[in-house]
Amino acid sequence: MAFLAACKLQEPVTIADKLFLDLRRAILEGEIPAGKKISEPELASAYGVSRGSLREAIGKLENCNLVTRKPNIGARIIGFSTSQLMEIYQIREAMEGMAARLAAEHMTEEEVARLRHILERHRVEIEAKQEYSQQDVDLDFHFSIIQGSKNMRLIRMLCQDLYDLVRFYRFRLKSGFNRSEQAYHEHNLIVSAIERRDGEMAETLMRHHIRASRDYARKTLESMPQTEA
Amino acid sequence: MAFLAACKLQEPVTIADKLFLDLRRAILEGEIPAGKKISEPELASAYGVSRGSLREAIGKLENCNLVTRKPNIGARIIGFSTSQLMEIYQIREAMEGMAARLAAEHMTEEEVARLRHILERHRVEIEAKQEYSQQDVDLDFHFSIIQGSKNMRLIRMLCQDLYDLVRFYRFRLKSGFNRSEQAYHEHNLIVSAIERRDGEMAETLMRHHIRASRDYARKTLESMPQTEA
DNA sequence: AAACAGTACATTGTCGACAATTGCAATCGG
DNA sequence: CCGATTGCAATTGTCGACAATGTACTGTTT
Repeated sequence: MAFLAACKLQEPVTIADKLFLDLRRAILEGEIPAGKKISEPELASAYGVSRGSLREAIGKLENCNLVTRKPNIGARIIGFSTSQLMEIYQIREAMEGMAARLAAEHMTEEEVARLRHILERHRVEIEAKQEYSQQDVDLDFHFSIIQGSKNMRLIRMLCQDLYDLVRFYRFRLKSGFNRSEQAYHEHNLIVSAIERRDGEMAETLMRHHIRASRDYARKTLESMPQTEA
Repeated sequence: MAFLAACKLQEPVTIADKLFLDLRRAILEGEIPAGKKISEPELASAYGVSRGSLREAIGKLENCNLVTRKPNIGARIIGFSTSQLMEIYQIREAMEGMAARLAAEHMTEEEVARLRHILERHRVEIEAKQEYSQQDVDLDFHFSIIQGSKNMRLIRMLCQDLYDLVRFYRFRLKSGFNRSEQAYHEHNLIVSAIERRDGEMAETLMRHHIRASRDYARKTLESMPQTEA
């Protein structure tokens, strides 16, 4: 997944950083269940590090919005709720819409070509019905456009803060969403707009795309109500 | 300033939290100059706390985007540059536009009335030519709309992460921006749209307003080029 | 004189121990 | 039998000391 490599630019040099990446992966991939309370002594001994380093790592996880802390009480992994997911979609609609507009203005020709290539990969894997890879390709697609905006702060806010949450939810709802053909079609329109350097259209199409994803997710979640808080 | 009170809901109970708020205020109000490197032993003894607590506070400052850290090298206060400011305006355009749309849909009648009252305060202080209060009122205005969106994550991202930066820049460029009358007019249109519950129009107007502020800031900064990195 | 190497200093990262606060449980009183 | 209160255990917050890394200075070499 080329997705993650470019996100965190610096490789972890300090113990707390390595621990942070380990824990983040563990949370995103569900090894640590959602909503679980973090016991500092327990985790510290489990990973063989000091409590101080662990606390520093937890602080970084808090920035990624993957854990919440209350003073004198402790830290716990975030839970997932439908309303939270809808909130995230709304924010993505606004920010990725802007990202698409900026990408249409600022992407280099080579970057646009790479984007078109990602889309091609998407089509191939739809025909082969590779469901997991489709999700990775989807992330790569959105990630490439975000990077194409060239707005460093927008990139950081989306890739570091928000997309960890997206992956968190996506993992726990995986294979429930079978909207790939429709998504591919919408992606195709977006890339075309970017190729024409039509920022206004790219933003409109991206917002439409994310809103459609949100509506689909809401309908899917309502039809299978085994969501625990 | 009612602005800050509602932002950080919990009062600081732990030492690191108090230290964090102290340092944040010191940075935002320019007591600590922009770009300055933070010496952990120095600051720790200056505030009479341990280095551990200070490091925790610095971690929180990093989340607010007010300091940047490099491993084994240290932390420094962020610098300010025109391009960074333009990036922030772009993000605000997207997110606050969405906030205005949601506010038009979700604000209670009482909240709308309060918003109209803030606008009235704005008008009074323009006529009295109270320049500082105008900036506070402006923050209150935008903050109220953001809160009116009822999207908790959007509120957190804007009020905690982005608006610290806004205040950081605003303090250092204060009284250079004399756009109050125009801003008041635009604010007025936005409130009217919200009162009519016209989300689409509220978003359009808010985006226009922020874009106009950005253009004005850019022009002002270009005409007085004493911006040090 | 400029550049490199080595050493000494300062700063950051890491750790284990102590203090303060919270949550639970058992006991006491109604 | 139920509720409140007090005491205990566990967890978090805080601190000072040690180790590792980066930095500046000096002395030597080309």
